[in-house]
Amino acid sequence: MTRSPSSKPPVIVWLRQDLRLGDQPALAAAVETGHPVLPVYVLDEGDHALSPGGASRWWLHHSLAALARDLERRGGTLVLRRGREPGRVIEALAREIGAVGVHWGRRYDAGEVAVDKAVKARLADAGITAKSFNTSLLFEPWTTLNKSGRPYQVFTQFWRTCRSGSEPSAPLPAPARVPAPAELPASDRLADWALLPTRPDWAKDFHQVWQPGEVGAAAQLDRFLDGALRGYRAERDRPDRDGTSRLSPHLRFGEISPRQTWHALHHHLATARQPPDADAETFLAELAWREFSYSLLYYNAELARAPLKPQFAHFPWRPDEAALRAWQQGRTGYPIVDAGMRQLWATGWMHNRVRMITASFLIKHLLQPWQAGERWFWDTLVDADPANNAASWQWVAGSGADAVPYFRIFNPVLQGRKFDPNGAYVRRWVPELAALDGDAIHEPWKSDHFQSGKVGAYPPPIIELAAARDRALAAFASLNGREAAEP
DNA sequence: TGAAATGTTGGGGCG
DNA sequence: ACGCCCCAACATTTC
Repeated sequence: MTRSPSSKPPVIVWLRQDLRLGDQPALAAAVETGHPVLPVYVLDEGDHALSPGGASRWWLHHSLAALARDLERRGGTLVLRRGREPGRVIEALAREIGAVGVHWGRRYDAGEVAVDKAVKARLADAGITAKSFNTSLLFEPWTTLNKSGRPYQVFTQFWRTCRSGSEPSAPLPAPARVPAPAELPASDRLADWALLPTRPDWAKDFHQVWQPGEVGAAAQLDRFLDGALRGYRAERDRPDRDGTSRLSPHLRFGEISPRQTWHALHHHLATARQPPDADAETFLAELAWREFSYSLLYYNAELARAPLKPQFAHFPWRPDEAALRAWQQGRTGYPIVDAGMRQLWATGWMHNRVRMITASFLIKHLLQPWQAGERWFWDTLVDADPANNAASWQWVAGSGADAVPYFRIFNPVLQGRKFDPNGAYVRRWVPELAALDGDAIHEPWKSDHFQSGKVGAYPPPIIELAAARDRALAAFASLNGREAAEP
């Protein structure tokens, strides 16, 4: 085996949302060619809706740092470039180094699909072969259509069809070596991208919770399979416990593939001589919701902006900057809501049950447009995903596919009692209320401590629940009949 | 992957 | 002993 740098022209692997070496078809195919391989990440400096939010930029920094280290161990080098049009940057780089080909993992937002298509065409004109791969999904959107050839609007039907097809193929191993070209092109320094917050450093505690990168992702998957998987179906709804997989940011950045996750789960069950049970099925369904969201994104270019149900264009929202800010800052006076919003700010993540409660509260009790919540989550979640985030907000609003019925309004007091029965979750994130116990913690305004000011500066409820519920029902009822009336 | 309003039932207190 | 009423507890309907 020769280890001397090859003088053959290189293949560029353009990494975007698949920052890993294992089960990376674009990379594996590049190594397979026998040419040197140049992995490249291009920071998108364009000003558009999919620019990563603050929390995602924190994650991206550490994920890229980890990827660069992992590549170096295999003889490879990650090249960093930036520009307002990443596709153009790749084209220029390909010409600069005389690349024979460019590989990338496919994306599914309509704008991104168009960009990739144009890049492929221009590269072809320049005599460079561009190849795209599925690096992110179990089932690509065009493979799961109903009998009339249209995308599913109902999750259970979508999922049934996915499962009736062939199983996802086995994940690819990481290449033992990623042979670098003899001459490396110039690269930006990651630190110069200023992806990390400085003043104030709101991400200072993120490292206590997260280990971005492929190694951290694999470790988290193992921890989940050995731990929270058992009992997942019930425990995943308990924000006071560690009952979820916490894989979402790793999947978001492609540090682990859904295919690796799928197969690791089945391998785990087989090793334990255990048939897939309700816990495993529930977890697989969560992976499937991600697939469903990507299908919705692919077929609905405006998923993050416009309601899928057109009558929602007439919804009587009551935009209110003060209400939105109180929600963002975790100062609504409803403990489970405020705990969630503060967990989000402190860790870049929020428990899924609490995401539903906080989103329902913003949309239904405060009548703020769901897009405002979508944007806040986009900026603050380390797992902010173009498909999941948009689809989930529309799901809660009732304007999306397979959405909740308009009358399903979470009562934050009852949800708190049911899913945080001892108040441990609230106590952790809303320390002002730590002195209150059990049931009282979810209705602090009724407590003597509250009346006497012992709970510090915790605010009174921003809105009265019963009145807000009636107002929401009236607002949603005003849409009835709209659909038929649409031209 | 709701909650509230309304309806039904049955045990027990009490005259 | 009997019927009336109250009201949990549970079920059903409605939003």
